[in-house]
Amino acid sequence: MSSSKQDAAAPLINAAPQPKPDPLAGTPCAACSVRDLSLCNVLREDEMEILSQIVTTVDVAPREPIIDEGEVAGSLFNVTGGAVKLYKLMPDGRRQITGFLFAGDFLGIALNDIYAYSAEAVNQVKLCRFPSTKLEDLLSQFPHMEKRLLGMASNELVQAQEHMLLLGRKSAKEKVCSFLLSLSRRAEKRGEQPSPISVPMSRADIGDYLGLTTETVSRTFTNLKRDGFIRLLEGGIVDIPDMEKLEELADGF
Amino acid sequence: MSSSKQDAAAPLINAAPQPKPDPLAGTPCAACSVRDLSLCNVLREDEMEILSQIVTTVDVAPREPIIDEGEVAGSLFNVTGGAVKLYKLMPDGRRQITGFLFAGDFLGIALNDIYAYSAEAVNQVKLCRFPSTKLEDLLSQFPHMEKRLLGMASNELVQAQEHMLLLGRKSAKEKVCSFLLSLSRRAEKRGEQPSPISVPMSRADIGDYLGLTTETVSRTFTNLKRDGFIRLLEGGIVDIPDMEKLEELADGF
DNA sequence: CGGGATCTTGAGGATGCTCAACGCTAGTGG
DNA sequence: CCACTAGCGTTGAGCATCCTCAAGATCCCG
Repeated sequence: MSSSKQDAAAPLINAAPQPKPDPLAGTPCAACSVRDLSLCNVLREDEMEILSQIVTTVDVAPREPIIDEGEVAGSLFNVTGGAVKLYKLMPDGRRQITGFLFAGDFLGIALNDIYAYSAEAVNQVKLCRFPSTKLEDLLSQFPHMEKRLLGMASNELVQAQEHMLLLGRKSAKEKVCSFLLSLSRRAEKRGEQPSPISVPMSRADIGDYLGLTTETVSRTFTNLKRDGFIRLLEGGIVDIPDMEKLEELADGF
Repeated sequence: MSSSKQDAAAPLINAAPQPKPDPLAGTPCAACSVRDLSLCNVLREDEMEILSQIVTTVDVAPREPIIDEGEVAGSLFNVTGGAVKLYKLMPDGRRQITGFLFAGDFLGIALNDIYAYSAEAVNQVKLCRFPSTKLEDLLSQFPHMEKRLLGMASNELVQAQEHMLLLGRKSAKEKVCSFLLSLSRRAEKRGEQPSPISVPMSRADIGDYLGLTTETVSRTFTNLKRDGFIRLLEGGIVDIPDMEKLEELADGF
């Protein structure tokens, strides 16, 4: 039997699971699986209701653009599924991927209302989209949401600094190990297992993230596999038998 | 007549430059030269007065530490003079400088109340210091200050991404040219000239910022000088005869 | 089953690093 | 007043890491 509205003659056995009508019913937020990871986790239910009024969900196919550097920043997004890559391009086509986003991550920080980077779907991606003008109104209403946003930005900044250390000072092997570790740790934060992890992005993407070529990434994976530090399974799944060993390799021991 | 309360017998000659007693008098904010660059520029005068109650000024000698990675984050700082370097260390001593700060820049973003990086004075530095607990109280009172902080964090994030592109994808020559350009642009924002710029940091610091060795930095400077793209003057002053040419070099043309 | 994209592997080479020496400047103490 | 030293910058020679170019293997989707 369903929990839908029923006439008074309904058998008592149905009475128990009958809370007040969910104000989020019909909005995408009702079934949101990453609410506790994202911007929204500081909101009370009545605040969620207001937020849910302005949100729309978007599906993006692999390799499709989400935002483009230089574009007017009209939207902010929360990733609710799939993987997104952020990148900057040089005039001659050289590319630096500045980050990968997964479920719960936030997207769309802009400067002077212009996006400072581009974003593209790695695999099938689900986003929830906030029009930036309307979200700003909300931020003024909910100061704790603004604090939350500042916290998320600070977190991104710390990650960025960690990545600069990687780009400027680590060897290819250390870079790849650090990359796998960060994927593992983030998967764990999302409630997944730390060890057989999904690596949905291509070797070329990994290279552009780590400041390496695809060939070097491929060779490094091969070496790590040969030495028993990782196992490459079907479908871009990587198994890490000894996490501590990988941590050592990531720091050059 | 001035708007200040004065008794009628006061000599007229004194009337003109006599505003109401400056509430900031005696506080370091009164003479602050970077107020329009910094966090405070969104505050009204009465709000400044409250802020000035919690601020203290600090002088730091060259090479002295300001904050240490891993330390409990008790303070936030605004740089009002001199240059500061932010850096992260690896266990074996490899260092990545993640940014240089100048007058007007903000320092002290932390994660879970732990500093995620270290900061050290490059030359003689002047800071104004806010105890973080007290500043947080203020942020709750002044939402526009919180917005301003978010804007500054966003700005840092954009700079960080630009630097990742540099570290991951640029050649030594492109890196050094980009570095000089960014110093020039930031000097201009501070109201200084864009061309003969002060470069107060050592070759080693520049190397750790650009992901190069001191030798490579030195060689690259020598080459740029030989080819007439820069001139090295006394006291770490660098002259850029042709800014557009340097911009081209920074992007690899 | 075919064909394009991705991944892997190899050979050779260039960029930037390591190690080393030397010059310059400033601070120190005899 | 000047030798001495420490720190910084510069220059050189040789080398390692990673890149480039190229070809073959594998995968995936139509």
